[in-house]
Amino acid sequence: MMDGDANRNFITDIINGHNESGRFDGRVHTRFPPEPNGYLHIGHAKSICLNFGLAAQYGGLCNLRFDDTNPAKEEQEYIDAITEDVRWLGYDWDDRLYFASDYFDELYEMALELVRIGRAYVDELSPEAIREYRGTLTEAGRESPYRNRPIEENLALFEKMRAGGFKEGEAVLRAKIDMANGNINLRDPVMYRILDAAHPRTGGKWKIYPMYDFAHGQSDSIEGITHSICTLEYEDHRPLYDWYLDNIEIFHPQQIEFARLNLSHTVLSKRKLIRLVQEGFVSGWDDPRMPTISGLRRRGYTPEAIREFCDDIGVGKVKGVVALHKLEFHQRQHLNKTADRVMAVINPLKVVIENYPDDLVEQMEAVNNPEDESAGTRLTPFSKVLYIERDDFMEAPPRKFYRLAPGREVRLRYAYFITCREVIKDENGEIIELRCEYDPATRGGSAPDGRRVKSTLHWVSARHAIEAEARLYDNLFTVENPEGDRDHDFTAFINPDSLNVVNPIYVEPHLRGARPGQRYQFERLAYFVVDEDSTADKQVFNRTVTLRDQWRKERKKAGKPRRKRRRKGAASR
RNA sequence: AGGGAAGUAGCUCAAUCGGCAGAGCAGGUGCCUUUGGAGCACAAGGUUAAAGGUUCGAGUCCUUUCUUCCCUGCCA
Repeated sequence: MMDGDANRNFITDIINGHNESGRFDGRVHTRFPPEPNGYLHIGHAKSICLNFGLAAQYGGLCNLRFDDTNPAKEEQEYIDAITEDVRWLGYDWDDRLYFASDYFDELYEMALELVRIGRAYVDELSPEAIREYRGTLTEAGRESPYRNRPIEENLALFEKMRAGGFKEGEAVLRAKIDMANGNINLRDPVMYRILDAAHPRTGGKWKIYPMYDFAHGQSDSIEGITHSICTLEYEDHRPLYDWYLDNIEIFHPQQIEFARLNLSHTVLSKRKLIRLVQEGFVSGWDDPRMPTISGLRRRGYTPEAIREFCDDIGVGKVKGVVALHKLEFHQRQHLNKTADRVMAVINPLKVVIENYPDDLVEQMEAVNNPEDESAGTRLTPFSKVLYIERDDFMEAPPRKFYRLAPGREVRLRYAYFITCREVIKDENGEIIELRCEYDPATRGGSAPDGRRVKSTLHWVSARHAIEAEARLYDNLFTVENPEGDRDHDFTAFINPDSLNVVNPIYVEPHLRGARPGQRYQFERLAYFVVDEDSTADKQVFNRTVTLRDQWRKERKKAGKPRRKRRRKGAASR
């Protein structure tokens, strides 16, 4: 992953160019600049990995800076959550935690300087009038009648703004650039506006607050940022970013724009995520179905997998949609190497081993993680009455169904070969129990005579199993692009089966005492994480991601989709 | 009187100075297996948005066209 060319992209090309020309003396210093007005999501992870990754790649630094210039929207709660999320993703900013609000004094001085040199003025046009004067995409704007007042008057008025002499909306400070410019950001952009709101950090000290454009570049400059990486929608802002820095005459970082992440089967805009929470489609920002960092964390996703994903999707200027499959792929890849295996039955079918002694209990040795020898082994109890997965038995098996069927022999993992002798049904014809026969010579799972079986089933001992709750999560949306339909709101595509609670499921006793956050593979089913809702009496397991399921594909190919009835509460998918 | 940007395999990205268009994922086929997982092998997938030009040679340079996206907050 770290070998030379792997991390090459258009941004490293730019950085390499700077290093050759000596523009930043070989320095690389980036920053991740969230606004504390919401929770971080997987799209932010891309930016975090990019900024911190680039710094690491070049032996540079990356700051965490909160862009807190709009107290009307920002809260301490978000600052805390964002800080936690970035740290959880595995990144460290040492002592370089900054806030744009740290620079309010300096920013004010810079604004004053622009007023003094005649490049900024106080405008008393109403917000509506300013909009009207700005012109349109195809027509030039007109100059404000206040545009050419004397410098001394602007100085006095700006002071009056600072001192609270104006109400919200009565006056703004504007840069004097070009009302006819094709780039609307250059038509005398607002630098400062009056906001009557308490700031989480500066309290009531300020009545005026800098706009993003006036704060961001200068904050970058103050921190010595060399490469200010942002998303594509800021391309039109770069000329303004440059204008402020050039006219204030301070250190000039390079703004670089990349395409933000779009993920299939989900939404990533803050506005839409808020609606999912507020309208009750999910339980909160950390609902395991949410694409937020906190949601992914609770779902069982690992920082390593998210970082690998970000590394894999790369960075460019082309807007595209990344398949959710890709995130899942990386998650399986990481959990496959690290998660302990355990046996759990989600949709139980009772199996009685007729020729097994009634009271005998044998402890079977099971491998915790075949990918990691150091994970060791455990003992798991075997007895006469077991549960297997209902899906692992078919009375009339189709071709390529290798699992248990009448008269067929299969292996119970780490235990014995068993053969199904009898199928017991209730009055409705529903299968309620299987009577089987085991071969004592096959203890541990292999036959001395060398005979083989085509499949291996997971199981739990009915007497010893712990009852737990499973929350089976699936995509929140049923379509790739929930926002792509003109006639329907994105909420119309919410997957009604995105959460399927199964209670109880049966897990092997080894799981007793597993703590929230611990991850396991339920063999042949999926990866699960212990949820924070777990109690001493009942553990809750969130399904992170299923295992790939070849049999499901076979079924699909055979054109025999499973019936709705059987799906309910079923283990697969 | 509009400005800015992007088009390479289904998806995400490569392709050095202009020199045989590649990889990962997905999908396909097969092998193997005490997870039908993991793993392995193989095949397939392309008029590089289009047209024209320069050149021995163009994804790359030039011209034109087409398509898509962003921009008219006192949000970021």
